[in-house]
This record gives sequence, C-alpha cells and structure tokens, in this order.
Amino acid sequence: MSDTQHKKPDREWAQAVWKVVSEIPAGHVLTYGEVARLSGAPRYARRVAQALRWAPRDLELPWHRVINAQGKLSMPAESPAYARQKALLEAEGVCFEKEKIDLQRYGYQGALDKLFWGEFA
DNA sequence: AAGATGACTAACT
DNA sequence: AAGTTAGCCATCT
Repeated sequence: MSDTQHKKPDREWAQAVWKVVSEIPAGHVLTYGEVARLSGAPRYARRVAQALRWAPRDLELPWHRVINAQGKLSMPAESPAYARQKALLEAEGVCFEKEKIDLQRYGYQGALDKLFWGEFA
C-alpha cells in the first residue's frame, strides 16, 4: 500500500461527509457543494466526490442522492453507474426531466419548503 | 517536483 | 438553455 493511505489528514472530515450523505432522506437529493457545506467545508465539492468514491461498502451509503449543482448526474451518461444511480432515484420517486432533476422540488430548499408548507406542486 | 485529473461550481457568453 | 472560463484542492502521473 502507498503511504497516502496512511496519511489521511482529513479522514475525520470524510466521516462527516459520509454522515451527511447517510442522512439525506429518500426521495431527496443534495448537491456536492451542499454536502461540503453541511459537513463544514464550504469549498470542498470536489473532495466530496472523492470521499464518496472511497466510502466503505459496508456503510451502504445512499451515494445516489448526491448529484451536481445543475441537477444532473455527474457520470458519463452511457456508464453502468449512471443507469444504476438513475434507477435508484426513480425508485424513490425522483422524476427526471430531460436527464435533469428539479432541485427546487427534490433538493435542499425543496425539502425545507415541504417541511414548512407541505406538499404542493 | 510540476502538471494533469476529477462523481465540482459560480459566473459569464 | 447550452457552452466556456476560471477557481477550487487533494491525488495521481
């Protein structure tokens, strides 16, 4: 193993990321930037992606609920992973519109609005 | 050690 | 609305 495995200066932060992701309610999504912010590291959107990539399988993290700020899935559209993520989300009731997800509805703000105002749109 | 890379973003065009 | 540009920051070459 390389010594990079031994380093991990932000191992704790990675755990915070995993926790945030694990708490995303089914049927909702967060953007990488939001996960970064909620885990206490505002400009670490790209690191969130890495933290997820390295996440232990046994955490059974709902990684599919993390998408990019444009409401799209951040994988090659033809990759198996893309299809898998999309299927998981659709199974939770998340609708795609031209391969895009309505963040107003399923995103962070959408969840808060739903909390305060209940179901509408 | 320097440059390329990425499951990213915000700001422009 | 879709494409480009410029920041971002730990890893990987």
